[in-house]
Amino acid sequence: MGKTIRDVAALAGVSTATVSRVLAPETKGVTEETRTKVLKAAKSLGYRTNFIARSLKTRSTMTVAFIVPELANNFFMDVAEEMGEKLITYGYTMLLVSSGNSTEVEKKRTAMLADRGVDGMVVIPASSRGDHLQAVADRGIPVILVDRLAEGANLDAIASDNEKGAFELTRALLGDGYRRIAFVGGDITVSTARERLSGFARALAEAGIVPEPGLICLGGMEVQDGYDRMKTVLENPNPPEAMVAVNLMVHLGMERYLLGAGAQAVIAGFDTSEYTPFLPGCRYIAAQNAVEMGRSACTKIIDKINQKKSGFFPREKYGSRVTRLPVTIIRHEEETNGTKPL
Amino acid sequence: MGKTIRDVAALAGVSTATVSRVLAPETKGVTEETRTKVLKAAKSLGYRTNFIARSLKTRSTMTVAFIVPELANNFFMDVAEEMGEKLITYGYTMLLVSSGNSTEVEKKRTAMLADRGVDGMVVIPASSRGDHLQAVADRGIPVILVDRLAEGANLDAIASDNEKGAFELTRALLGDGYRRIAFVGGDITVSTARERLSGFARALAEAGIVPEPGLICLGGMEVQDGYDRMKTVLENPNPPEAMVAVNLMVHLGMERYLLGAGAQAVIAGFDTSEYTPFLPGCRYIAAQNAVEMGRSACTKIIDKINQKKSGFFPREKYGSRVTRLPVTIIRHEEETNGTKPL
DNA sequence: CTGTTAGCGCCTTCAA
DNA sequence: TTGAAGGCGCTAACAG
Repeated sequence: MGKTIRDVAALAGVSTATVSRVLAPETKGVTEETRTKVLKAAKSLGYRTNFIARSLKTRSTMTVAFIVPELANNFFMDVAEEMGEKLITYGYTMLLVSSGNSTEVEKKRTAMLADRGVDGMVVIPASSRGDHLQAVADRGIPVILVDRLAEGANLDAIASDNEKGAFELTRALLGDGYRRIAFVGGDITVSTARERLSGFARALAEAGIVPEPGLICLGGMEVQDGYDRMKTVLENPNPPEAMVAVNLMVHLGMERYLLGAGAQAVIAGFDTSEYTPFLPGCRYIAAQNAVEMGRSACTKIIDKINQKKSGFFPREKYGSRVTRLPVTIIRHEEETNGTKPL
Repeated sequence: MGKTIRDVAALAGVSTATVSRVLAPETKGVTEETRTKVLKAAKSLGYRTNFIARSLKTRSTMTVAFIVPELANNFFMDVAEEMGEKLITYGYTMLLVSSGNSTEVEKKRTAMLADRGVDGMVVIPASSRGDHLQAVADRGIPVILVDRLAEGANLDAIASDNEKGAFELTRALLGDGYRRIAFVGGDITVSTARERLSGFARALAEAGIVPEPGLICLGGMEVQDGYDRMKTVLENPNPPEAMVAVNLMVHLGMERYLLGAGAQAVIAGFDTSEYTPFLPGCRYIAAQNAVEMGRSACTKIIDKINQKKSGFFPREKYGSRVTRLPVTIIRHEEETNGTKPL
């Protein structure tokens, strides 16, 4: 079937070792003459190096897996696109895998990815449960968390400053004169939801406002959840003047409900996208920096992989470091007033 | 480091061959007794089979690559999510890779994926150029096209009935009384763009309308392109009464421009998403069936892989078959009138 | 600088 | 049913 290194060696009149040296990622210790000779032979045969065989020997597949809760999520995909691009520059290929928002699935996929020999894993956990991720790390595979944190795992992480984002969002609404503000959506098993709720509460506290229990409408992170929560909120005999949505999906669901009900609301939410300008209720957005997140996830995992390959093992026990990325608060009008066309 | 089959064999007191038999995807020719003995030994050692080694021997990695033009595209990701899910049920893992809308990148990535030994490839081509895909197929790797077709490649494909979709969309607008209809956006090197333009033209012709050259505003498939085209269209001294957008990205860009300009328009476009209900100009949508596309892409590539593995080679020369999936025309109101909440 | 020689971990005839 | 033995294609000492 495919040509092997032996075929090339035979044609070039050298040993397989020499061919291997020439074809290695960094050629060295080979005469320019034999180098070109080998290269010519390889080309004329249409030789392609077999990465499976190489991996078996080198114990490195030059791949990094990125596990996300779902694919149809613009924020995650923006992170992925950037990370994949950057990984390539290091010679790595990114494997993008979905956990379908299930920790069980996540456990299976990560284990299988480990079996397949990925050099490292970057994961956005489906929930805060992270023992299975620690298990992967215990197999000697570098793992880092992105966007969300997880418990039971002593892993480095990169996440937005969610607490501050929600705090600023809420403060902005307070600044506009709204006092009765609701917090809508949020799966309490997901760290971002907890952090955002916490920032929300802090802003209210700072303003001397005691949050009404009826205005904390937790539950879910998906479009359907936002839709359902919104319904509940509006059925409240004394509805809020404004609300903070836990994330873009919930925000979308809320707006969908409002659209169908012909109602209006003032909403502050997370994440921009091409279509947030069209959301009628959207007043403020806390924009996360997906590109920066992808970028730093890449460098961090590459670092870990390199230090593992070079046999350097820091005493893993002094805790995990989480890097916080700043978020930017945007007024909705700024997105659409023509001063910022696209 | 990791335990090997030898460790298990030693502990279980059998040969490596026996262990291999037990651990193979389908165990057979092994006593139930030795089977459990081996399994117990494997478990107690925390043995994990090394897929790299297995692949080198079996010449199968049990992976299928899915190459898409971009990740941040809901339609593509919906297809991906379904396909990935279904592939798992066959024991395959999907590798999702972006070509960044570049045929050059696509060429590199597909070649590299082939080197990495994927068992098959499903690709949404970045453009109509497909020789590099044929090259991959010529290496003996099953390749199929999805959503878009490509030239220079004799590959099976699965795509929506774009011509008919655009035809119906245009007819719907005509039915509403609009006569001067524009076609906006469309990279002519992309098959879907050509097919949709063709359906558009057919509908006009059938209505006895000669399309004005100024109303065919081709160019690009991205948000920015839609934005720019819309600007051009509105600067026309005699602007159209309605328009057909080549795809959702362009549609979005058009609406963004309208929003900034404070203008209105009647638009028919492709693809639904959670946010199409919020697009003010949106009148009709031709909805593609992403789930069905992912599903059939999966079965088709699995078929090809299986027939390759079983050594069955049909005379590849009798052309490629393209399967057309029907699209559904939806009136915008139906999405938001409350009868169809979510 | 180049060649020889062992495997990496697993599968798979071929015998027993 | 089980074991022995020989690779899959490549890399990495170790010699020369």
